Amino acid sequence: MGTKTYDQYCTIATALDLVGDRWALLVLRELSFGEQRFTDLRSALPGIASNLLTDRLRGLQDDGLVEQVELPAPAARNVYRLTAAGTRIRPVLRAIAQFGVPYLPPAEEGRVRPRMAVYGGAGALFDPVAAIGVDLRVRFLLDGDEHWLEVRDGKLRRADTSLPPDLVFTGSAAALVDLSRGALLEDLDGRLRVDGTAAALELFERCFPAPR
Amino acid sequence: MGTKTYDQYCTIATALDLVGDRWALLVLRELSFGEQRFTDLRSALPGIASNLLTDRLRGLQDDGLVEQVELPAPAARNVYRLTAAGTRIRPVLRAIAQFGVPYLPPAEEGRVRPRMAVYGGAGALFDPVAAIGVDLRVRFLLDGDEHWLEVRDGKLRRADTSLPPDLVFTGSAAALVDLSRGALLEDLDGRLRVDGTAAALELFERCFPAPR
DNA sequence: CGGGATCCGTTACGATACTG
DNA sequence: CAGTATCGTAACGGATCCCG
Repeated sequence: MGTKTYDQYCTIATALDLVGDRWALLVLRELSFGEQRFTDLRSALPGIASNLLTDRLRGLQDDGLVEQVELPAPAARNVYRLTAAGTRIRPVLRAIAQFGVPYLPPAEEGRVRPRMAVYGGAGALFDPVAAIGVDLRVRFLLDGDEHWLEVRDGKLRRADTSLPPDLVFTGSAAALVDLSRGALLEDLDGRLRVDGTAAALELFERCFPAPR
Repeated sequence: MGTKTYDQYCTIATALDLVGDRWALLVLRELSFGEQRFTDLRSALPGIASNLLTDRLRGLQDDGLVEQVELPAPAARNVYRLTAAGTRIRPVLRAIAQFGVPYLPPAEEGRVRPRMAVYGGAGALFDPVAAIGVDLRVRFLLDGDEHWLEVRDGKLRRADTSLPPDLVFTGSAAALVDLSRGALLEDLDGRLRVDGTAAALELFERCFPAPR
């Protein structure tokens, strides 16, 4: 940790010694989407100073959560990615995102990144208990971006895209955020279209329960 | 938030604007155990400056996560406690604690607070999926302190202590931490005794799976 | 242009002292 | 007991510069 340790014998304090620094969890959020270059991270984290990004990446590397990989000759670029230990931060990110959903201001059309809407919005609402025995593949087509979620074995993952989806959401990322914040599909004025059986939609609403 | 907002349309960034400040999550951890006086918080958070504790409490109050209650005449003292919105931080605390368990240094006898061992150690390992249909009441007697956990309706709560427990752990808090970190009961050299049926112990190990 | 390192003003934090 | 006030220090934020 850059800043001082809490120096307290507590799992939470110890964890925060690793990931409690400013920007650290947002760096991990970005890396949880896959490997990223320094510049990718920088542009995904507007406002972070480059030296601070360096500091955080070093710290996370020292703690074994992140590793730097040098891609071979033709690419010849460095990328950062989560280590196996680093992927254990995912449940933390999901819990934090779920906590944050009600505090997100209303979505403005065009100013919502599709990835955020899928993973930080709908995906964060995932309820592992409701998902038991559920088998569901969802495709999102938001503002031209494509993302997939898959529920299987009680777990949430990014789906492999070779199989047909049970449900397809097509429309704007902002509309998906509104849905995740508790809006009703019929109130979205067609900003989001859903294709799939009524049963599949019901499963979705059960596995990703919106607040209220 | 005391420090600058991340100013990013993201559930995680928004949540961290509320609880991402240094000490904030540890303050919430303390309040998640029940209402606390200013001095209680101070002594539970060694190293925090009093003005900083004031700042954090104000910020959390402004965000509606914490409220200050003035107890009536005979007591005549102020206490802080979580609001209903504030209790939504619990899953975050549990996820962070679970992440931190493997990083906790080996427990030193006598230097582990029983409360931490129960809620930050064993309790943090709670698996809501494994807990479905389970009905289990556990009593901990650690270094003279008493705590209860109850699994019911797939949820984890602090048990009401009027009913008999299914399982009783008696011994040192350090031993319970070792158990949570993956040690085997038989390797604890009697520092922790378990009373209860084999079936109850098996349920416990299923609902609170230790790493590895 | 990607991938940083350096510099410097500003802010938040940490420690201690003090007050109702 | 429950904070407020003060002040030195460390971390952060923004810009610029450097190197392959």
